[in-house]
Amino acid sequence: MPPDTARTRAKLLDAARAEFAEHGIAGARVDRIALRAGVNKERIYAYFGNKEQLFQHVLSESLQELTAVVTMPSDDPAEYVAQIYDFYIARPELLRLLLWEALYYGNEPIPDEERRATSYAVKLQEFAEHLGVQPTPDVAQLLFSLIGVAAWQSTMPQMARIILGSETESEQAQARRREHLVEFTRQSIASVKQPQA
Amino acid sequence: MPPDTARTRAKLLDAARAEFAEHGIAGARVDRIALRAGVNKERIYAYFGNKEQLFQHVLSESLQELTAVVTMPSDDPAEYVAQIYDFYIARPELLRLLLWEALYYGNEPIPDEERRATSYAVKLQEFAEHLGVQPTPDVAQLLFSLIGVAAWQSTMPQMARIILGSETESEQAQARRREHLVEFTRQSIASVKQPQA
DNA sequence: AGTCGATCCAACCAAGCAGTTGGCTAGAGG
DNA sequence: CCTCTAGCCAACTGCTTGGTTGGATCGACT
Repeated sequence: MPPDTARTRAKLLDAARAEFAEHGIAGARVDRIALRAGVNKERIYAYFGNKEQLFQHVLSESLQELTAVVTMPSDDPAEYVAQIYDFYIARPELLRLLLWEALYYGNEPIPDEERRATSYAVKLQEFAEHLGVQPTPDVAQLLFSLIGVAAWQSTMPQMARIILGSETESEQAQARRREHLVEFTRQSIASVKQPQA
Repeated sequence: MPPDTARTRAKLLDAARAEFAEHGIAGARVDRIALRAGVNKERIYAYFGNKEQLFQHVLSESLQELTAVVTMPSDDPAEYVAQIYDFYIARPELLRLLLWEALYYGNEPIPDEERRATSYAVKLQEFAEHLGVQPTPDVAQLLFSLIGVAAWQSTMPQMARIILGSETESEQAQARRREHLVEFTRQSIASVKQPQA
């Protein structure tokens, strides 16, 4: 694979990520991706097969990035949740890709489900360890719910704007919300750590 | 407006709701909506203007339904959250419509934002009352987060399936998850009710 | 220099799409 | 019985779309 090939591929993937994040699978336009990338669209079919497969490539690339960036920090699961929050605020495209995927596939299994399962299993394991408990279904549900809380604001910007007030974007408001989130997380973690204390 | 008209309109709205929930705004096909409704597609343009306006009609109709069905029950905010959970499990189309809308409009204001604002304001007021506190921004954020937790499982079915295990659909698992949610909610509400007790 | 394979692209294609039009039908009012 | 109007539809239109194709370009190897 000559050097140019890798470059062209990367340009296409970048353009595709932006396009898919913005418009979803159905709304994305192959022509627009090629245009943004400055590459002929035939290359897309040569490298990735078709539009849907291109989406898969984009998503799996983005998920790797997420896994790499958002790590489980030392001893504070609440900080982990806050990191997820930060990440999705900073890079909403990634969450959007996941949402488009969720809506597109619904309850049908997604391609490459196994690999994602192991990736999440690792996170769960880490999470449980830092909590000092076994990775039981209850812990899994807790983690899942916390991810939801962290992502919800970026998932539903309209609702957030309306309920939380329109100054959602101010740094100060953002910071206060982050703090609330950390507090919220600590509180809910307590229930698993000491079930009836 | 002769009786037939109302009937035709209703049939179109029903068909459109199903189609939009499944495929979103970009993915929905006007022909398919007309076919499902058993009505000529020209009627859509006569009654609703165009595809996007039809989507607005569908959404606002569905939101009214949500507001009517999910009410604030006597004295137990946790039960309210659980009701939201139940509702979205039972009728995922509605959440899907909201998600498509969120993705479609992103940070741009949505049509008819004011009306929705007042509707949410009422809910917040009720929520604060039942908590016995003032509707401060902190309470708003709490409500918002709790809605997120309640909706997250239906928002991300792939992730739920993977993290929570594939037997997501069994009634027993569903019930246990509902219970967890109630517990989770009680726990997090405590922090607002007695800030440092 | 000449051949070969890979990268790339402009132009093309058929299908699918949102939106329109012209006319048919039936019931109300005269 | 005739006319007018509102509801409805089959057929059409013009554009956009995902996907393909034939050939041009170029570096590597002989």
